[in-house]
Amino acid sequence: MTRIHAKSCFFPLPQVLSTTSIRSNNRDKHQIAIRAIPVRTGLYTNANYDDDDQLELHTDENGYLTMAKKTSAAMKRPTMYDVAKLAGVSQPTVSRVLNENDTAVAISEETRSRVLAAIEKLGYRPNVLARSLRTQRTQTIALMIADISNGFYHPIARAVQDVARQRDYEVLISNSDHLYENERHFCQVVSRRPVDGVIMVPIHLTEHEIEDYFGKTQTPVSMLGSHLHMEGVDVVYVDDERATYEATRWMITERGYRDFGFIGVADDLPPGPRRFHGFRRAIDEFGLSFDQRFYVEGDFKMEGGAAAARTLLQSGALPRALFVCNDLMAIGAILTLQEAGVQVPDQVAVMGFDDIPEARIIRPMLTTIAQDPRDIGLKLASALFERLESETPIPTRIFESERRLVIRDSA
Amino acid sequence: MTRIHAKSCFFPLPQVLSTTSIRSNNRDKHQIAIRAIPVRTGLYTNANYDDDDQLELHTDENGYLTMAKKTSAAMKRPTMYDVAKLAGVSQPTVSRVLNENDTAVAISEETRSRVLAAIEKLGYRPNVLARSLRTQRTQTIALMIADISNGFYHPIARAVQDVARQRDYEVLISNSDHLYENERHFCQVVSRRPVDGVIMVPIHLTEHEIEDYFGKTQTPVSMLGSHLHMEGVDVVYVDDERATYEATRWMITERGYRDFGFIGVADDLPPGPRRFHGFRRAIDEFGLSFDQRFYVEGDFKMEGGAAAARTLLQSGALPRALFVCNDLMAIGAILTLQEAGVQVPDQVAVMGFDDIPEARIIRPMLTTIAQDPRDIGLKLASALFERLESETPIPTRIFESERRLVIRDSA
DNA sequence: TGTGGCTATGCATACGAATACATGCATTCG
DNA sequence: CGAATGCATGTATTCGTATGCATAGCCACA
Repeated sequence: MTRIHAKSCFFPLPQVLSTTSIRSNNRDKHQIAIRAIPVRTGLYTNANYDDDDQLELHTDENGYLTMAKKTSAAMKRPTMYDVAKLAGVSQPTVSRVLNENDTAVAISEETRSRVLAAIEKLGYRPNVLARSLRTQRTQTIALMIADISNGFYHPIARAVQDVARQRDYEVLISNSDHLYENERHFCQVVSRRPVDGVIMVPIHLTEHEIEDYFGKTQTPVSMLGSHLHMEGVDVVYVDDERATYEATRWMITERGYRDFGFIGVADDLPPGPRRFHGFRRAIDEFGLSFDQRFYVEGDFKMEGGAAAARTLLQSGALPRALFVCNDLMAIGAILTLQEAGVQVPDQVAVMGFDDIPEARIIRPMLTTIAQDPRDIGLKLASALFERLESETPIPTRIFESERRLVIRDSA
Repeated sequence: MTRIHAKSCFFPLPQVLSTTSIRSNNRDKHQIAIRAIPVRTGLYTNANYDDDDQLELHTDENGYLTMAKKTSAAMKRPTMYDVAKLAGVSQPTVSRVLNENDTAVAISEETRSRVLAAIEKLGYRPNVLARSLRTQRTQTIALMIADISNGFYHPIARAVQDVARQRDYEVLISNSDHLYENERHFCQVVSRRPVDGVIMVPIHLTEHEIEDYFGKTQTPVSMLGSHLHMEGVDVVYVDDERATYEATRWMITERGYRDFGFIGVADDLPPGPRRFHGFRRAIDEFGLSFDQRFYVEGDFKMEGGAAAARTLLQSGALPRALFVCNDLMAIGAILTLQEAGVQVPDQVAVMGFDDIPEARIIRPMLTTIAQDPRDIGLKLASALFERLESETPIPTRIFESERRLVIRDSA
């Protein structure tokens, strides 16, 4: 979309031609159309013409161009300036009407109503970009979750949105799919596109990287996960080490299982090792032995759980009880075991972690450790907004969100 | 955060004091601190001072203030101007180095490398707000889905993000939860915060409203749903009327069911009535009667399906086969029926619509009509980007996405 | 040696809104 | 009745970037 100033289209008066416009081989029709008409030196119209504009050309009695008006202007969004013109006031006055909180500046009732009428008539909407550029605030927070397909994160997203909307903030949701590359991409995007705050579930990101991306710009951050501790970053965590410990204990003491397997995840997915540690602690405490063959890794997804179960099946032997470090994998594992004719929980008991909606769909219903994702989301968002709204620096805070064992039928 | 220009803090020379600053009862320490030092008329520093800035004040031999320097400046993000200063070039030159595509403007290798080094050293990142304000493009598209908890939408979101990332666009995801209010809110947000394009799954929005929000600004839009037809708006649809028709036919001819129930949704949720229509067409075509008692409404969610099933159970009689207009409700219904001791499919057969992942978790596995949400997402995004990138207007296009009957165990 | 062209860069401005500062007028106060 | 004050508004500037236009230096050509 070439833009041409009317003045640069003038032909017979070289002094108003820029070198650029002489040299350009820009030969579009409007330039030619305007060229046919002489223009007085100094005539300058503020308008820009796009390639597909229809121009209406006015000339004076001597044949000089006096006005070139767009007849087919692609309707541009009205600005405060348009509103101001229509209301017969200045642009800042419009701004003041809109931002009543402007330090005690009064606007007369009459002006206010005229401005509001003009806004209404033009359908004016403030341009958030311009406002943000000026105020250095975007009224936007960014949320990065680890897996949009995992029902665990939905209530978190909802809760964050609820809190944000209440404060008139928008939420930019992003989904990392547990991939380091996506996490980094998120940080990059967010550090270029200023947001006022960040909530995230970092899996692979290191403290150093997070500091790198957000420390410099002082962007408030709150995160889910107990593996990171950073100055000035609020953390919400669930004590999953203890949760798996207690759940494993329960399986041992209440259900009498002694022969365990574990479906975990790679070491670079922090909650996995932590949960395994709690599991292992209980096993060791009871002096049970743990057969390394029964430790298999998945990827937090249903298919990963299914693959892990296939691995176990192929190994020939099965543990009596299987602790799976999240529900999605637990479900994948159960379905695979059942397909292979293995009875759950009679032959293999399965314990999950999260309590996502699907845990109540599968038969047998999944015994699992329930987290409270809505609570997590609310805590994350509240902490962030406290930071956003606080005048004074707030010391790092750590919030624990509760979890509890939900006993159903699978273990 | 009060900002004070150094010049307005001058005390002994009234002529440089603004009326505002004389009158204001702003008595913060920095104003006072600077006031103690005389300033020559005309001295003006470009810097703004925040309340918590530490100032380093320099005076000349006569005791006049010559310089006020921030010592504790909260590190601001560097701008092109900072880069330019460091590299010893002008700001536009930096801009040109960054945007190599700038119409054939050449930059010498030496300058380029100096600029790049400065960028590296300062950790400069372009400010997307400023860029967008200038270019009128945001490199962002907005996506509104109807229910983040419904697995049907996840592949759509992923596909849209995949396409967008490939073109270096960001995606703003929003979730309407099927609520009209949220849909309108989305439109308002998006029409204030300019995005380059919009993809949405409008449920309640009317063509008139959509035209109102996006028509004026010429924002390219593509939508999922066959109930809307708008000039210049691409639509992807699944022929769900026909899909339910065929599936119902199949239940009649292949399974021999004659006595049907239907769990639908309120008339203002368009896909519902459409699906009911296809269902009804098959029923009528085979001359079967349809007992109105067996038509119950839900809300597209699992709990809605459960509630609908409870209504049916309470009514005393049950149909032999139940067509549920989406999987989430179908699953809710099956679980409720099973809880009540009803055998699925032996007493009541259940057919769903969508084929979400949960359809394979529930037992019996859900017989359903599979849509291809990834395909839908790809089509939506491709259509949008074609429009975004096209120089010339593109006529309205309508894409059909395939669906197919997936026969499992529930019907 | 002047003219024109090219290369590499600088200068000025615009995007839309918020805000520091200025001002005209009416009011108040001594 | 003049000076200070407050109200309602206008003017100028700013945010960070992209870009239209200008220009300095060089080279080629006549």
